Amino acid sequence: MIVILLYLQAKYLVEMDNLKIRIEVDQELYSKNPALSDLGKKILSSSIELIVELGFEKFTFKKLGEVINSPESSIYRYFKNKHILLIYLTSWYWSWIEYNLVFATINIKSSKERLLKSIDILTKPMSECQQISSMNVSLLSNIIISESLKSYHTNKVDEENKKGYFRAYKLVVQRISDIILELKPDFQYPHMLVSTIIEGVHHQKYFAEHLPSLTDINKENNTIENFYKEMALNFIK
Amino acid sequence: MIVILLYLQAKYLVEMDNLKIRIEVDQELYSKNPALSDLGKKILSSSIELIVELGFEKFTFKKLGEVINSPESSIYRYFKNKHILLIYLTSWYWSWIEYNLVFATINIKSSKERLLKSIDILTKPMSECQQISSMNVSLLSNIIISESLKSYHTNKVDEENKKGYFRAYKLVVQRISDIILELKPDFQYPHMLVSTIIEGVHHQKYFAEHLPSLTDINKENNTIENFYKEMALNFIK
DNA sequence: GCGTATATGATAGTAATACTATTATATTTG
DNA sequence: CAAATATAATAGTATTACTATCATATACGC
Repeated sequence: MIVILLYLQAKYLVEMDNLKIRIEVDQELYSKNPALSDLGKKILSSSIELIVELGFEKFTFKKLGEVINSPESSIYRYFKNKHILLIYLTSWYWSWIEYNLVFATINIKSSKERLLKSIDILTKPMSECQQISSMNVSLLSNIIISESLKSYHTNKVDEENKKGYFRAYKLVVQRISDIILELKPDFQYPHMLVSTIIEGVHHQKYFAEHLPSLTDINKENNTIENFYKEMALNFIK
Repeated sequence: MIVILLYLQAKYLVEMDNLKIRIEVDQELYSKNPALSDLGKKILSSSIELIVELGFEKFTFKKLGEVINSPESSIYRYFKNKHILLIYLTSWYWSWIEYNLVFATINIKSSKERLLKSIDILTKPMSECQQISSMNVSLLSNIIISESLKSYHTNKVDEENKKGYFRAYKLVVQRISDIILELKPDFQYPHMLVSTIIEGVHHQKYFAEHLPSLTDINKENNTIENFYKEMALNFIK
């Protein structure tokens, strides 16, 4: 969900292109809103760093507590467990992407151009220095690439899906699907194409770094953007 | 790796279309070859069932031991830990798929037809009753869809990749990439296209069952096969 | 048939994980 | 200034992911 708050209490807001915005995450995803306290923000920013450093399996609330100098019990007051924290982080990320999609495409008339712009946003690396309310977006995007699959590949998917935990991701897929349908109203597979592209982008980035024989980027002038742009346009055409 | 053993000791072999075959898994992936003992086979078949039932996170060697009435220490003699067991299972699966690819395409002259046949094999569900040397292939394919990502999304990927743990998967990707290159020798992204299709197939099957708003199958006459066949042909053409 | 190797069973133990609970102290707010 | 709230400090529990040891059963070579 994207919430644009104008002239609200300054401390909860972020200056960005002169627009004051806050990314709001579904209440179900925290026991206590981490965006509203210093400790909460420290939990968010340090958990991102620590998950990147250790990988999600080796990451624990105990270790996080040591990093931020707080007992693990304090972290449990914000998040029921590390799995919910991961869903919180991915949810935040997808809302952030949705915000970027909306603002990057708002003045583009051609739906083809809007689709291409959307693929840009899905593929382009986040700038290193983007830090939106205690979230290091560049590091967070590494987590999305390496770990976000684990947020919904569990035996609780169905239950958690009912509670709306994956809404932010779905909204992004829906938004881009709508652009595709504008471009070609009788296209049969808009959601499949979009989710194939999104997951594909993550896989290809991961493969490029860890299993290069499964991809072709790094060869010649191949890029992930071009691959998925060509793929989408050839398919829809 | 596909090893075809003719007239070898009958107990290690499987009758299939009058061909005696055994799927061989890389030695690095077990401490003791589970294909060569009753206990080993029981470990394999019951672990498949238990992982499907519990999900990989909740699956433990202790629980498996209770199911097969053996102490966990006996299971540890075959597999260093459950993560290695998962890699063993996925490796076995990909070698099995490679075998199917080879035999299904061997007499097809047209490379386009061979590509389509390959996509068939990647997308078609395994028949319920296929049981190759203690492996229930249909159940195993559920594990591939839901859990196989976890075999290489860990902080040990690079190390394990060096040891060749993911070779079976890479061979499948390579084999289909070669077909694509026959079809269009200057195609820039054969590996990317194949790995996008393979991972995409798994995601779409998973979404269809758990997160249907991310896909379009179940609507009209949409099928995963047709989606990826159209996608591939439109892209390559 | 006998001794030896090998496979499995039975049992115990350990450090880490994923929590839950309780009490104390500091800070904010009304 | 009192009351509510947030955090710290500490302890405790069941489960997990192993490792180790010793006993027993079976198979195999001579």
